[in-house]
Amino acid sequence: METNEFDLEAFLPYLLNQAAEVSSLAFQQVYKERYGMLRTEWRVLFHLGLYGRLTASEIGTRAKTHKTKISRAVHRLTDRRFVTRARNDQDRRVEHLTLTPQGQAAYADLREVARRYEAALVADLTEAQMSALRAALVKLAEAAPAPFT
Amino acid sequence: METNEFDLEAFLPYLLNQAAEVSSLAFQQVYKERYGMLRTEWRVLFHLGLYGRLTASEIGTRAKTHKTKISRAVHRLTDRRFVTRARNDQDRRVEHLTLTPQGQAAYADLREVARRYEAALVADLTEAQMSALRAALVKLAEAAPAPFT
DNA sequence: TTGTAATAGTTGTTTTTGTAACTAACAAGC
DNA sequence: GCTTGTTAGTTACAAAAACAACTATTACAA
Repeated sequence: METNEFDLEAFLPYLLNQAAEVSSLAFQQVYKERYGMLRTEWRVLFHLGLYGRLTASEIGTRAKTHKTKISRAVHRLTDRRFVTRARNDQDRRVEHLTLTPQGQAAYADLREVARRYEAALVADLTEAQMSALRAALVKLAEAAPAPFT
Repeated sequence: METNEFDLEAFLPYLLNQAAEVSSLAFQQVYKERYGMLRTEWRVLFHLGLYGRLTASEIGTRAKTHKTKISRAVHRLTDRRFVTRARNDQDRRVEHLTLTPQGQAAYADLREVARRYEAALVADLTEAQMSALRAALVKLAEAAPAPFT
């Protein structure tokens, strides 16, 4: 069956998805079990932890995530007192989001877990492989998806 | 806010997910619009195209996909006459799946699209970067997720 | 000032997924 | 033979995601 066909098992989007799924799994379990968070909630949390104060749409832009996903994540995070919202008086459409002390604590905790997790993940990659990998991923993530026919 | 904290924007699972999503998008559109397929259906199709005849669980193992997802994808593919099922007489629990001529045609078409798509995707990566990337992804995808505390 | 468009965010509905429980067929030990 | 366990695959129900339509507010131009 396999002549010298194009090798779909090495197809980049496929490999990327596999690697992404496998390498997210164990960490996902941590924020799920420890704080009952979903992926988007963790992303909102870490963006707020990193940047301090953002609006929902700023997070959406940075994390390339749709606004409805962000909206619902923020809802759950405020319900659980990880995040507080504050209306902007200059522009009352806008809400500024910040972490509560509890949110800060969760962020600090998960950041450390992430640090250790990543170290374990890349344990059998060389330094050179790692930096090549990162560079390539950044490039791929930023490239506008090629138009097609 | 950012001292010399661990940089979560460069967190490997995050980068992998972003790269995977962005780099799947345009191709996804092709199999969706052209054949009404979802991602798992496309994966089943390409595994059958590549290996000729497989059972649902063989595909599940190779593609690291849960059997319910495979089951539903196979259903839709048979409904649309891309795939046929045949019971194994030695073990009647098992069903062998193969592509219909229509499935073969879709496979051949999409494989060519994939080939060109990937070429466009990696256009600004060097050969060395590409092979390093592939190697790293394979390693990550195969590594059992590290246990955690 | 008022009408049109744009932006921030939410809500409702439909698809898809995840999880668990299920049926059917086989295997192996007693 | 029968019980117990395992494997292949399906189905049912709950959780999450995608998509579209919506409110509220602001911008801006006729």
